Amino acid sequence: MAQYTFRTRSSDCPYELAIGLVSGRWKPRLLEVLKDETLRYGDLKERLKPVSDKVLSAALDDMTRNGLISRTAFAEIPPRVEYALTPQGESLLEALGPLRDWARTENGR
Amino acid sequence: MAQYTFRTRSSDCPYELAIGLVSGRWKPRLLEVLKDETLRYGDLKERLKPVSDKVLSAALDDMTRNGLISRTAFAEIPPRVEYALTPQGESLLEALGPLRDWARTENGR
DNA sequence: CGGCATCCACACGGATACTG
DNA sequence: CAGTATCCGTGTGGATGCCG
Repeated sequence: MAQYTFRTRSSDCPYELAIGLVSGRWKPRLLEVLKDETLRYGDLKERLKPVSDKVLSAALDDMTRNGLISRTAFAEIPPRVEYALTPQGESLLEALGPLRDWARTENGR
Repeated sequence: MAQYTFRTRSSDCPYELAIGLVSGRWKPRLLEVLKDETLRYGDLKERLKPVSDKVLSAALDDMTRNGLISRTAFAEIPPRVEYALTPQGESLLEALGPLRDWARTENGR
């Protein structure tokens, strides 16, 4: 567990702190695809393809520990695990909106 | 020059792209301290202390190449170089506002 | 199905020393 | 003053293989 921590010491700078939470190749996308849907591990892997298991599970782990994502495991066979945004994850995604818009207008996409 | 590039491929995801521009130990702070002031290299180093020359100049280099910061060198002795936010840097800082606020309220600082 | 273990490459931050 | 050159430690993404 806890393989990855923040690169930044997420010191006393709020910018750094928030950016640290979504710094990573797949984290912003994870927030996005989970916006309106609860998804299973396999679904996530499918939508973020090509992502490796290690990196995906590490990102999910980080974000779950950081309270952005909820993880629900069902004791069934075959196993089923569902991921969803927490309220904090949702509000973070919203706070990311202006940044996305900035990128779109400034970089023409 | 150009020692560092983005970790992320800043692919086609606007979030990744914008986040990549400010991912780095000192980049958010650089935007912040340059918000209302034009500052010299030594001033920046002083305000971001403790930052090493290599890392600071690399960050300045990145952000200058990315059009967030302007660099003006004066042909004097001793040398003088001034850094300031470009309009794009200013608008990016504004777009970062909600993220900073989110961090403050969610993480209680 | 939903991971974790292992190994690898390299991007990044930092300390120190030096220069135009 | 404003950097560059060098070396180093570690964080992070990725490929592959295995397991409950």
